Amino acid sequence: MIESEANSNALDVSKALRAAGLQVTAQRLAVYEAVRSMPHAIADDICQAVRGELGVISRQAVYDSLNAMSEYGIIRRIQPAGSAARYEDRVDNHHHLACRQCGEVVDINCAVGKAPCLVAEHDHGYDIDEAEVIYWGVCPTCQSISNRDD
Amino acid sequence: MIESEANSNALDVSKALRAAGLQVTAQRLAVYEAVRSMPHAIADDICQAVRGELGVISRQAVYDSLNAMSEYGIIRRIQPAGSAARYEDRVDNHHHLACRQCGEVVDINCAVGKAPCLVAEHDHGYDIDEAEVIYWGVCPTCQSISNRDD
DNA sequence: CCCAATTCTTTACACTGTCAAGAATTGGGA
DNA sequence: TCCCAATTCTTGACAGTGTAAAGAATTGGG
Repeated sequence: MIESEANSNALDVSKALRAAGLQVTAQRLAVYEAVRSMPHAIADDICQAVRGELGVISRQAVYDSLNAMSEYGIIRRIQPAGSAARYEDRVDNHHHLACRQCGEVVDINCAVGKAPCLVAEHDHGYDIDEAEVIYWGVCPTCQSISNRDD
Repeated sequence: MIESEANSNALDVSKALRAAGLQVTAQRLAVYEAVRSMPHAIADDICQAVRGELGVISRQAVYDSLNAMSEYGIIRRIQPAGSAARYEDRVDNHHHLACRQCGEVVDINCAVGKAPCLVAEHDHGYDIDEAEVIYWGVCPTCQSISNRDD
């Protein structure tokens, strides 16, 4: 890992945390680093990764960090059906493509331009703030495995 | 409840079950009826409702029924972030609108016509078969509660 | 450097859902 | 109608994900 890169990133996160009124802790920085290095990972994977980095961290601290940072938009939580919550450092407007077979998730830009799906046909009086879109399909790898089985 | 209506519906479900190669059981019919009468309910609610109807049913039978019927498109499962799976009898193409505060889910038609969101900008080699869209916001009831708190 | 507020650790627990084994039911065929 | 194999249901155990609560440790402003 390039030391300066990790540092500069850690600096940004520190700022973001402070801006959100959150304290800067080694646990939170490490959790953020883990999310950044393995986007779409689930909490358990992140816990493992952080333990490799810090030695020890409680499961609860990982959840607290993920929740706090999600709440303030420092990271983003996505929750595909049939999977535990996944986390990513990319917080701009984009959607996801999930494999029905292996569960892999990749980022995908919005289908029809900037944010068209935010305009629902009929809002039922709701105050809508987000359109979450998940495309479901089969990834190339799983396709080739299926073909091999034929 | 209008007896004939329930019967005719039960008949349809029986046909659908048989067409799917599934056996027709009192449990499955009751589970379907529960889903039909309370769309977007979670498994536990359905379990309660069916117990009110049949007297007893195991939790496992409810899950088996829901899974089997979902798999064959007799009902549809949706899984909003932060909630257990929800089930509905409406199986045509439509999306959902969920309240961030109370979790209520309502049906909503696709924003831009027939099924535009199915066309992802870049498919990453995936074989895409569905675009799942969930709009997130605050329902009218929760809006008024928030206003009352001010 | 100190202290209050926040965060982390530890432990317990709730909820959602699945697995496995044996009992009961369904439904096609004699 | 009865029988039997396949399917489904019941029961009990269990795994994974996430939260609650209480006390210890850390953070950061004064």
